[in-house]
Amino acid sequence: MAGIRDVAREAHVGIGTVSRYLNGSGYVSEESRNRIETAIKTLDYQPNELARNLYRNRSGIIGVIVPDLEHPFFSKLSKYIEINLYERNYKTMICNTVGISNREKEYLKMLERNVVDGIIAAAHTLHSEEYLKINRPILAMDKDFNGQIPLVHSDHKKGGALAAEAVIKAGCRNVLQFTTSSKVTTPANQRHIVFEEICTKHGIRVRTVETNWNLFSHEHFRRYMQKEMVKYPDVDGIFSADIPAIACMNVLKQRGYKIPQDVKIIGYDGLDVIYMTDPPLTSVSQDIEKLAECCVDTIIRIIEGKEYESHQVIDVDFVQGKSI
Amino acid sequence: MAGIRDVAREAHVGIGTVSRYLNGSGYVSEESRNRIETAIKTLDYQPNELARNLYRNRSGIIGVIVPDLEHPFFSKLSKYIEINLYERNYKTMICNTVGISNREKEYLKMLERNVVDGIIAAAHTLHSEEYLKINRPILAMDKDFNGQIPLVHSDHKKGGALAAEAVIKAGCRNVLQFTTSSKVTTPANQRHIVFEEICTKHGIRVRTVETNWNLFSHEHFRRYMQKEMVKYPDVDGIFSADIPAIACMNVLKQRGYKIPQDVKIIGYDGLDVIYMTDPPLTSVSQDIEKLAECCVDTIIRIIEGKEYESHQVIDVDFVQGKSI
DNA sequence: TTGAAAGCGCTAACAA
DNA sequence: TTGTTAGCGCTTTCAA
Repeated sequence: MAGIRDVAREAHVGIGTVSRYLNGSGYVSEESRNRIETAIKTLDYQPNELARNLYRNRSGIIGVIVPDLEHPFFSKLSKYIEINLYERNYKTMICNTVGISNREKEYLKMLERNVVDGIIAAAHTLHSEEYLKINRPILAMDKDFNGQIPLVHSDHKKGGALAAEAVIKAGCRNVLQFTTSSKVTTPANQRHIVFEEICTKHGIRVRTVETNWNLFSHEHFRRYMQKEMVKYPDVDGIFSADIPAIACMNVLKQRGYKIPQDVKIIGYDGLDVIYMTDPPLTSVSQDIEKLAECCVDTIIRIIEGKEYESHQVIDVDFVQGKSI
Repeated sequence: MAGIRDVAREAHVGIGTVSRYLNGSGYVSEESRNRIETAIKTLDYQPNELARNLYRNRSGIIGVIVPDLEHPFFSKLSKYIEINLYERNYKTMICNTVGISNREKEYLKMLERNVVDGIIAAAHTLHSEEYLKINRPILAMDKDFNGQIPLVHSDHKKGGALAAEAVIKAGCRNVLQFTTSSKVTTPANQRHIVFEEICTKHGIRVRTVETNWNLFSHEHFRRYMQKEMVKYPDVDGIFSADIPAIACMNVLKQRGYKIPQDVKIIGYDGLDVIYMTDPPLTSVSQDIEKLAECCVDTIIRIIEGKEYESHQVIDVDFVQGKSI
């Protein structure tokens, strides 16, 4: 591995000059410039980022913490975060917490150890305090730290309202919604609060099944729905995230229900899979690309000391399928 | 940010002693040990990995290059690669090439710049030479560099044979298979060669549609299939990767075909989505978890200078759905 | 068992 | 316009 001093020797200049050339800082004569260029080519020199990082005290890497990269929501989010970070000259380090709070904790520690310059946290099995005691760039997606950590999320209130509207229009009288644990203070739960509120106002009976989903495999959801749906043979409407909604649809169809004639289903997230089912799933779609862009822009602002919005809400959209 | 010299001062010992304590290298007296421990706690000291990396000339990061993180195959692969790397004390840097060879090239350069210690390359839009001229740890998934770069892939020959067997058993006479561009030298194409070979031997007509898929959205596949399937109204069997197979299934159903009565479909990959369709898709399943484990184990062996297998093949499995 | 010192490869300040 | 030098924060000799 050729180093900067090899280049300097080869080009018959000082290392300072090479460094200045490399970084475009300060003067380098035409003469030196040419000699350095040829030296770099002949030696196939590549600057060692490890050394640069130490001096600059930054790694140029952003950590992205997600619960499960296999879940289509998070894989799409990660994809667009990576694309946006790349365009801004940052690299992406990924962490799947897979429900293990200790992994989340260890990745937070990467911040203090200068492995990453900032973290976009979209997984939250860990206690809030662990986040709050770290005084470095962190951005939270879909988790409210009482305003103490900048927050980005979809307009889940509108999302809940859109779902309620669809259920009302479809004439449902007796609906079931599946929520994640209400113990977690995520803005994502607001959709279910708003949904219930509006439905109830319209005389629709809403029952809520609170779940504790750490696993995201279809198999898991399917088994869960198989057990759960026998308890509610009389429902005529379902509201839930896309993946469990699809599991639910399949279980219902297996049990002889017609969708949407007997039971209407509305999903949430607007993932690609909603087009693959029969009937295609109607869903409230989150704008994942925009969420990613917003997360990236904000974390970089924080890192670079620019001003930023501490609470940003991204619009959601209604995607008409045929399940409601 | 407290540094090692702060700890040394606080504990009234030399920097060397603190370092020895931190790394468990060399002697540290009980006395010093205790003083250092309290000093670390009071100062909340965290070693700066940037400095360690420079000295050790390693980053502890492995780059993972995939074409599209949003594709369920690659998101699942990435997930398990990250999990395996984490267990081996490595971190994961992700790159989506999204079909842009320049991105792939830039990530390769990270290797030479010491940003990453090794690369697991599962995307191959870039020219082979770019890979071959880099003399650092690289592992290829599903791309044959003439044996010059260690290779991991599924047993695609067996996969093709399993698919052929299913098609024969089901009594198809006239099948269509969708392949990726045959210009790319990926072992994954072997399944189609074997499939055609066996089918032909059994008197089944096989037509092959060569595609150039860089995009992976369902929408894209659906439009593609809509255009393509009108050309082959007489086929009674389809063999293709899961995602296009599902798009195909939906297009066929829309055009009034019954699956599997009129047309039988067999997918490839065994992704979670095969359980979400109606009928559930029969598929040849790749063992993604094992692929990930194998990739991780091998790249680490290469990095650490241990011996390794330069060509590893992972078994595939037949998953019976109801589409054939 | 320890502390002082050299150096990992680079950047930037400084004197020339 | 340039080369020399002093760090960046750590690890590891090496002499005490």
